Formats: sequence, structure tokens, C-alpha cells
Amino acid sequence: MPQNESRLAHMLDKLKAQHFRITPQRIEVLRILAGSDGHPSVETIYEEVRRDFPTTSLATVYKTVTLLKELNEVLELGFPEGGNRYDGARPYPHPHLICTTCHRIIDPDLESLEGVTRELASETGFQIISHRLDFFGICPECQEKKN
Amino acid sequence: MPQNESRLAHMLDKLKAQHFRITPQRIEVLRILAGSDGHPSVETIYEEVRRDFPTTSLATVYKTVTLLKELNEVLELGFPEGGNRYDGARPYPHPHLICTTCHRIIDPDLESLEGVTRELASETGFQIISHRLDFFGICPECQEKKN
DNA sequence: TTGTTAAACGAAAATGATTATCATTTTAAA
DNA sequence: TTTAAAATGATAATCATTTTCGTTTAACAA
Repeated sequence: MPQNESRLAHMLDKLKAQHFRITPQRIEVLRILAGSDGHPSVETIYEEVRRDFPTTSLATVYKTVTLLKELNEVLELGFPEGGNRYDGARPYPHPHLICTTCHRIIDPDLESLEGVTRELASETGFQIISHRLDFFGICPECQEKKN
Repeated sequence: MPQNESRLAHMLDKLKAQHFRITPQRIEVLRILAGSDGHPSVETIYEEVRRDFPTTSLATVYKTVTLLKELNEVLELGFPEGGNRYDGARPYPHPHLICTTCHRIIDPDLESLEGVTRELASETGFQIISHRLDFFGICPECQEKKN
């Protein structure tokens, strides 16, 4: 996975540039966030880190994720039911497509989104900084299984 | 506010139809949800209800809001920072425009949203059920104040 | 109108995700 | 290697929300 390598390198560079320390636990959290396209939860990251570093604390995972969030190197997806999910591969706002049956989260391409943002800005006078866009539905595989 | 009256009546009818009891506390919560376009929090609703019924419990507000949510008579807006907000005037999914400075939440009209949903469905094969769409930015008033 | 009963209420405890605290360990730089 | 500041790990605290449970009340029938 060459793209993940570069994301990981970019994250490490950013930490070094701002004089944050590079610890084994941090590297592991970064690696998981950069390399996974499954939008993992903190709990998932925690379990994965502990496979290699069994003494790692949950607090450490939270602290690292929070740090990356502040550096804009991870995108946080909050849900009302609790249990945020994180995207370290694409840390900028982008739409998500969530299967309500199997809970998979997919990143679709959406050409037409730019037009929506433009319409909104010109209609309301808002200066649009960011967005959060989730679509909920049933993925093709789960539609199959239902029948 | 004639529109709010009818929303309130609709909510009450729905409760009656399903044999839920009409209590003074419930009526008050419904009234606030139906009549406010400010997307109030549970805490806000609680304080407002207590002006008329000072013994009301916070749990009662939560229970009523949860009930309305299950009946699809209120839309819940969750945020990662915590503190959900509720829309009882328009309980169906619709875009929101949130000012990151004054925390106001506005309901914009967005003609172009339908096209986005269509594009998404045809591109991914998902059956789209619902969505959550938030734009974050700075409202015209707060832009003024900055200068 | 009154009596009955299940539903709703109120107060407080429990929960669950996240954050803060602080003593101990470790990184990074001299 | 030494050292100082930062990070870690364990645990307590926090905060929104949910659950529990004894008491009250709405709804309906007699």
C-alpha cells in the first residue's frame, strides 16, 4: 500500500516539524489511521495497537487521535449514538455513504457537491469553511441478502 | 404562529392514535419543539418547560424527545462535541448551515441536493434512505463583526 | 363521579464515551 | 550520559444520556 506509506510519512513529518515526540505507540496509531479505509473507532485502534504493544493505555490512543485532529491529520466522524469513527487516509471533509445494515462506511465520489456548496454560499452569504455529509442507505450486497 | 399550531396538533394526534398519554409536561415539550426554529438542546427545552412546570425532571424531557424520535416527529442532530440539538418543526432530513462563531443553526433551501442524491444512488447502487448534511461557516453578521 | 390500572413522572443511580490527573517512564537534545 | 520536558499508563472525573424504581396520574370503565 504505497499511498498509506506516504500518508504515514506525512503525519510523522508533521509531528516532527512541530516538535512532538515520536513514540512506538504513536507510530502504531498513525500507521493504523493512515492505512485503514474502514473508518475505525478508537476502540478498534486500541485493540489493534495492543496486539503489538500490550501495555498501551486507551488514554494514549485518545490523546494521539486528539493531537492528530488538531493538526488536521485525521477526520472525526461523530454519531449521536456515540462512538466516533476516524479517517486518517482522507483527513479533509468529504461525503460518506453508510450502510445501515452492515455499518460499512464508503467514500463516494460526488462531482455535484461543489455546485451545492456554491449555491449555498451565494444564497445565504455564509462563508463556508467545512461540511459534514452523510448518506444512509442499504448497500448492494445487503440488498441482495434481503431477498 | 399558525404553522406551529398545526405541527403541535399533528404531534398530539399521533400520540393519541398510538395510545400514548397526553400529560401537561409532554404538551409543553411538544409545544416547544413544534414552535421553535432554533434547534433547541434538551437542556434548553428543560429550562423552558420548568418555567411553567417547575417540578419537571430532566429525564422526562429526554423520554419525551426519545419517544418523538421513534415516532419520526423530531429530527435529532448529534455533534461530536456532545449536546444534541432537535428540530420538531421539520422532522425529516434536511441540510443545516451552522455558524461556527455564534452557533446559530439555519435551514437553507437547496435545489441542487436532489441531484447529488441521484448521482450517488446511480453511482454506488445504494438504496438511499436518509441523509445528514451540515455545512459549517461564518454567517454574514459574524463576518461583519470581525471587521 | 369514582375506582382501577397501566403509563408517565421525578429523583437518583448507572452507563458509556471521552477527558483530566498525576506519578512514572521515555524521548530528544545537550 | 545526563537532563528536562513530554508522553505514557492507570485511574478518577466529567458530561450527556439512560435506567431504575417508588410514587403519581391519565384514561377509561363502572
